Parts: sequence; structure tokens; C-alpha cells
Amino acid sequence: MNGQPETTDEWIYDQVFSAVLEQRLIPGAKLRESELCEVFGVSRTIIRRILLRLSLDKVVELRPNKGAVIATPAAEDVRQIFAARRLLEIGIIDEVCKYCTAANTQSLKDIVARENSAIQTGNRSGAIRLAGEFHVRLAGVARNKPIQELLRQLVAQSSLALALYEAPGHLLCVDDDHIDIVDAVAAGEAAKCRDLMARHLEKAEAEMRLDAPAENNDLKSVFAEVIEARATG
Amino acid sequence: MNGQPETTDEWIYDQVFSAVLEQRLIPGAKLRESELCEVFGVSRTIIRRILLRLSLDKVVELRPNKGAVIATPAAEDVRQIFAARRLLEIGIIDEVCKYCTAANTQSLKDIVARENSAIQTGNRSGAIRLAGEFHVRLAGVARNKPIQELLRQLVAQSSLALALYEAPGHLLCVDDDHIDIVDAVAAGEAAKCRDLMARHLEKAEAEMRLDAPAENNDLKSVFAEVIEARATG
DNA sequence: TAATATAAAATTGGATACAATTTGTTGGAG
DNA sequence: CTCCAACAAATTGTATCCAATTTTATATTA
Repeated sequence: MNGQPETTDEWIYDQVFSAVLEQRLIPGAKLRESELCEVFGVSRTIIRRILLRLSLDKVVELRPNKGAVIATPAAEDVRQIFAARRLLEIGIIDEVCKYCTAANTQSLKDIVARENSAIQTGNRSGAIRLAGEFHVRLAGVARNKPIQELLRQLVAQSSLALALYEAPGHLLCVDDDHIDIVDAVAAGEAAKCRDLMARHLEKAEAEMRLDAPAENNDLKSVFAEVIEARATG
Repeated sequence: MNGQPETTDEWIYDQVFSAVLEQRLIPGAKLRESELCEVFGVSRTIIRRILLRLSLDKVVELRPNKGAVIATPAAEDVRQIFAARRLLEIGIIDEVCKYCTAANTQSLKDIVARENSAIQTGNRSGAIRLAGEFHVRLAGVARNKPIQELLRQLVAQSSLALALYEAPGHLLCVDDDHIDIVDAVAAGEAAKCRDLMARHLEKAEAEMRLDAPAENNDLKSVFAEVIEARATG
């Protein structure tokens, strides 16, 4: 899209951010500075700067004196993330419809096509990434940088939420939500589009089990059953 | 409000951020690293980290090899800032009304009282700061961290916008917008509150001259008239 | 005198060195 | 053999050092 040569900083940042979007880095994963230095061939100065940026995106958690880990949003955080997404993504639809060009429509359709192709070939990482890209690019049409930037962060956080709370046995399956949304935008049907987007986001949140606390990191709850069984058995 | 001891980082960050909110630092002001080091008694490592954070808030601009300056949002940026604020601040009003406690109401009224007192004593810095704090605290009632955080940034950027584009001869004068909003919230009148907020934000944006480019930092335009007068005179 | 070239100073960018803290291991007492 | 303490290794936090770039000052020439 943009042929401007990335800076080293930007490149490394994108690599880590993408790994989160594609769930190649999952919540709790430790990010050792020296390892990142080796991987990317830069000094700790650079790596620490990038970790700070990622922590402000709420994608990485910086624990003082204990290093960086991929963030593990709590259930309440996830509710707020999706509440915010509903507010933003529904709220900008008038502008999206207003400013959407034929080129925008085509670009969005391309993303959806690649997304469905990824699903059908079992490419889960690619599918998740493209689903996220769809939402961010759609928001980009609305010409509001602050909102697009926040949505970019929220989409990445949603990826972490999905990794943590997705209901088990939930298989990737093609659905027409995204393509329906593009069609509604292209037709300028803002009201219909808002409705589609609202349902789509509610569906996405409903795929998660936020009621069951399921803090995977809380070892006590993870092993509560076996410990109990052993004590009584 | 919260008695937790701030880290040095947080403290310095808040000092600079506050200076922007109070327009003691105005767009274009140079932030020399060595100066900040002396002022706050820390090494450049710390200062550079804080400047990075402020640049991600779009409050500081980091120009490669040329140092940091307070950001000067363009007219289009300001439109987007206020469009985003309308979306957020109107969009969360249902939640604000839903979750607003008596303590919240009192706290908000206190802020408005202090704001009006600042206006009447001619304390411009304090007034601007408290006006901003009102909006951020009101948003805080809605219990959505991502949205409150974005609004916090947008309020700071609004302060820069005001410094750049405020129509000349615009005096500080007490108006009842804020107190009316609090009353509507306390009464649970969400629809009325949305209307009040919409008008309030439109008024704020209208106080600026975004049509006239007016980049104050462009010396050529600042002195264009006198130069022209001298040339022809 | 005005303009330009050159040199000096100041400032930023990045890597390294050192201090502080945490984590892991070994040895000994009970 | 288990538990605890002391020590060692690894990791993070901060300050400092050096290189690269920009800005300022000086000198030279037309």
C-alpha cells in the first residue's frame, strides 16, 4: 500500500505486533530483552523502546524488574474492549459510507477474499490477522486518525482476548458478515450497516466465555480440582 | 484521589503533560533533552522514555535528529480530534448516567466550582486545566478504560488546538454548560445530556478559526503584513 | 557589506558498562 | 530426605560514553 521504507524501529514493532495478531505470541509469553536483541540484531536500547510502545498499546505488560510478557486482559477488560469497539465501529459508519470510494470497496473485498481463502486452507493465523485488518481498514475509510489508532490497538487486544477466552471446540468457519458489511457500505445503507456491525461484534464477543473467570495464569484455580481430589482421595 | 506514591517516571510525565494542559508549554516549544535532565535531575535515558510516551499521545512531536517539540496539530487534525470527542463523549453518556454515583456527582460539581472560581480570579491556566479534567473525569464514570484513555489524550490535544486557533479577543467567561451537564447526568436524563454535550463540543470547536490556516510558527506569515507595509511604504 | 564556505559547538541516536533486583543452584543442618 | 540458607547466574534499570547529525559561530572572498 505505502512504499515508504520502514525504519528499523517500525519494522521490529510490526513484527512483534503481527505475531500477536496472528496468535504466534500468546498471553503470558515472556519477552526477554536479550533474546529479542539477538533475533533482530539490535541493542537493548531499541528493544526497550519497542516494548514500551507495545505496553502503551496494552499488548505487552511491563512488570518492574521482572520483564515483559504478552498481556493477559481480564474478563472485565475484554468487556470494555468490545464495548469500546461497538462504540467506535458503529459510530463511524456514517463517515465510512460517506467517504468510501470504489477503490476502498475493492480493497476491502480483497481482504475478505483472502480471509475466506485462509479459513478454507486451515490457515488460522492468516485468517485471524485478515479479520483484524478488515476492521482497521474499514475504520480507515472514516478519515479519523485518533479513532483508527485506538481501534488498531483494540483489535490486537481482541486477538489476545480470543486466545484466552474462546469457547473450546470453536472451529474457524466462513461466514458472510464481513462481505455483507462491505456490500452495505458500498450501497450507502448506513442504517443496515450499523445493524450488521452491531450483530457481528456481539457475535464475536459471545464466542468467548467471559463468565467463567478462567484466568489461565492463576495456578491455584487451574489446579484446584486435582488438589481437591488428592486431598479427599 | 489515589494516595499511591508515583514513580519518578510518572511524576515527570505528569509535570510535562500538565504544563501542556495549562498552556504553559505551547505548540512549537522546544524540549531539549539536557534541559529536562537538569530540571528533573535524571539522566537522558529517563527523559527520552518520557518524550516517547508524550509523542505517542500526540502531544509532543519527535523529529529525527532534530529533537522534540510540543506538537502543532494541523486544522484537519483538530477537526478529527473534535469529531472523535463528539463520538466518544456523546456515545458514553448512557453508561455515565447508568453508573454515576452521588460521590461522582459531587466530585464533578467540585471541579466545576473550582473551574468557575479560576475563571473569576483570572486564572486562565487553572481554568483550562479544570475544564479538561471535567471531561476526563466525566468519562471515567462510564467505566471504560480504553475510551477514557483516548479522551485524556484528545483533551490535551484540544488544549494545543485552542492555543493555536482560538479566535482572538476570546475572553474567559463563566458559562453553565458543565454544571448543566452534571445536573442532567444526576437526573438520569441521558437524551438531554447528549444534546447538551453535543452543543457544548460544537461551541468549543466553533470558538476556533480552523478555516484560516494560521500556523503561528511560520514566521513568514506572522510578519507578512509588516514586511509588506514596509516594502510598499 | 553580503554571501558563502569552513570550522566549532551543541544536540541527538545508539551501544555499552555498571548497579540493582530477581531467579536458579548448591551445600548443609535438622 | 526435606527444608532452608547462602551463593551464583541471569535479567532488568540507569547512567555514561562515543558516533552521527544539526546548529551556531567564524572567517574568507567577491
